[in-house]
Amino acid sequence: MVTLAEVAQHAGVSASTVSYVLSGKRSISATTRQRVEESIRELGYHPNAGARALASNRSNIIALMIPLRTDMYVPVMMEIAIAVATTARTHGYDVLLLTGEEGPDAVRRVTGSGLADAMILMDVELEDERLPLLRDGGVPAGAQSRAGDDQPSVLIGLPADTDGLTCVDLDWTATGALCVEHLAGLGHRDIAVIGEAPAVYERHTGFAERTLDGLRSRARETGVRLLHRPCEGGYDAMAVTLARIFDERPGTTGFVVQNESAVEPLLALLRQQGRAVPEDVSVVAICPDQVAVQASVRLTSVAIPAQEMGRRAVEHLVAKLDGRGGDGVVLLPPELTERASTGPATAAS
Amino acid sequence: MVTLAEVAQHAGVSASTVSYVLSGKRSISATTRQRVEESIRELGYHPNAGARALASNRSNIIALMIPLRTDMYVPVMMEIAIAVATTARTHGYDVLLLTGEEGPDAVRRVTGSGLADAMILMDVELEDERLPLLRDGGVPAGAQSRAGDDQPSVLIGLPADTDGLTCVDLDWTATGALCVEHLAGLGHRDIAVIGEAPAVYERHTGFAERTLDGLRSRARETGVRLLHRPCEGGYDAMAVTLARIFDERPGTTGFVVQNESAVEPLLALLRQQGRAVPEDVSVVAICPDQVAVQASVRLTSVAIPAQEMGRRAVEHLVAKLDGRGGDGVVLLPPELTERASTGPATAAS
DNA sequence: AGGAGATGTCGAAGCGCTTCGACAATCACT
DNA sequence: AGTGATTGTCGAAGCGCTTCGACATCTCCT
Repeated sequence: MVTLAEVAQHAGVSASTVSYVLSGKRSISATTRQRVEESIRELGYHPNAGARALASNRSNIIALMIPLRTDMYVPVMMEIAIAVATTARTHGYDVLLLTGEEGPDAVRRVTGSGLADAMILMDVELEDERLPLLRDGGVPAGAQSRAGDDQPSVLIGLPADTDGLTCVDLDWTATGALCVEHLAGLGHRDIAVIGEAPAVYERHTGFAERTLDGLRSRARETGVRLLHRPCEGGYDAMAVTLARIFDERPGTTGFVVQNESAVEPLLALLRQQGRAVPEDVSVVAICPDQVAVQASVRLTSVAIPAQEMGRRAVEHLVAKLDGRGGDGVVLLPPELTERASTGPATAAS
Repeated sequence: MVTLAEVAQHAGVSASTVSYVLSGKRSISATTRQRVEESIRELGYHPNAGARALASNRSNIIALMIPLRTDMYVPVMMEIAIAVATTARTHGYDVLLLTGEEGPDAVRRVTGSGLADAMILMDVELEDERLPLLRDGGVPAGAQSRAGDDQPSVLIGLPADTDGLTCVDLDWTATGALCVEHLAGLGHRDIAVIGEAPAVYERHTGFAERTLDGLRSRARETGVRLLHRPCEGGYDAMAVTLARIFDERPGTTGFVVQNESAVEPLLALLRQQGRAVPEDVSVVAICPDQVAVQASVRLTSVAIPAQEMGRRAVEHLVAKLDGRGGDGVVLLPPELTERASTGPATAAS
């Protein structure tokens, strides 16, 4: 193990000088800097993370809390996680992976031990039990908040009360509205929504409920009839749901699908029933572009910008850690890409 | 920030006593222990991770290196990652998430800085460039390996040369063999393999090549004809591949699918062509059970035991860190579950 | 030419913890 | 009663780094 002191000796300078070369916090003459850098390279020196964390009170680690459950769409989570990790690295941070399992205790543990400098939470519920620990930088109300002594956090997702929090999320309400708008614009009057699994709604996950709000309010505005049915993923569940939908609203010509694992089953079933997409029935999906493109019909879709969300979350967090920028909510505007699964409502349908 | 010293003062003991209560490395009288524990609770003390790492030369962090690319089946990665994280926690470790992006440098950085005590690598290639840094606990050949001073690692995946390495993987060769065996046993003489995307083979990812080996050698043994075609996921690619297969081998009645994103497209296409599953054509998939169950036909499949792999990897690593157990290769035996997608080959087909 | 201000370097303190050796106090035997 | 082992606690050193104030040098202005 090579230490700072050894580098200093090798370069013929003091330890503090080496430290300043590394951190750049004081000016160092070009010649000295070169000599030190040379020694670092020659000896293969790597600063000890623990010592650094102890002395500087900064670990350069961001904690990322991901949900344990797998009823959410996994590829999106993964994409966010990877975006977080790579973006963090570009800012000199590493990422600690926490699962939701420990719940609020994980927040306390990480905060208390100084293991991480900051936190990103995914899959936030509307009334999340972790939130009280995070508001206003994690400093309990009434405590003196010395600068740099708090634990900034960013949520990916939007709780009911965003006071004192920083959040990044897709604007799900607008997403819902956009889907209805698109179908309504094509003349569809009867739209069915294939929602997430019932468990997702029961948990009061913000995105699911907000999407529904958006769908409904725009449906009201455009005079469209909306039928919302939660649906577990998979073929069998989709078959049951679809049958019910056509029972209740035989005239349904538009579909909005939020549960990605229902997309392909839906298309297969429609085909099987002799309903052509998009001639007889139009389908809009809310899913990553990759899914939309790979499906058996190229899907008109609103993309879930997973990478963007991860990236933005980290950038906000880093800004906070650097003392720039405070709380606030970032809602990414949805974008609808028209592909081959939607078309004008026909009289025949 | 509550420190050890404050706890000691509050409990009326010395700092070292508190430390020993925490670590259990020396015996402490019951009364003292209680008093200390009481103080810890009362003050809400959390040991500082940096200080601990510095003093003990142990960070209690395991680094997990996941691939950046998304051409591998993502849910499997995610499941492994989550299993690693939760298992690690039960052993008192946290998990640091590294992406493949930095490559071998990440290994050096983490090893050199003492950020992590150990490492788990996923998506290992047959001749992975990170391997030289890991052999024999990460200690360069010739160096004196003091106990506890090295960086144990476990690979999830199997490189060509496993000397001085610890590996956990599904036995892909046996998996391939098992698939052919099952189909051959049902009387199928012409089997097509829908492989991973070409890029996966080009990268010399062990699992893809080994599966193929297993498939081929068992095909030879059972006198079955095998046609292997790599396939990007998605509907269009699958359509092209399938057409080619039936062109070249019109008598094909058995399919083995390794690329999960080709499963549903394959089923849809077969249906479309009027080939019934399992009456006309049998399909065996290599995929997580969840996928097999949710598909439009309940698939006979060999499961990918993602959780098991993650768990085993951590357990091996912890054993190494505790000085128990050394290197070695763990190959999990594949298990085939018969569902509704395979049946006897009929004369008609 | 002389002093004010930059500029570059150093020594030392200290971050919060672990761990080693020392030392009382207690206990179990002759 | 005296010895040796055992048990429980403490003080101090030190892990490798950052950072503050001090100091020596150099630069530039009047």
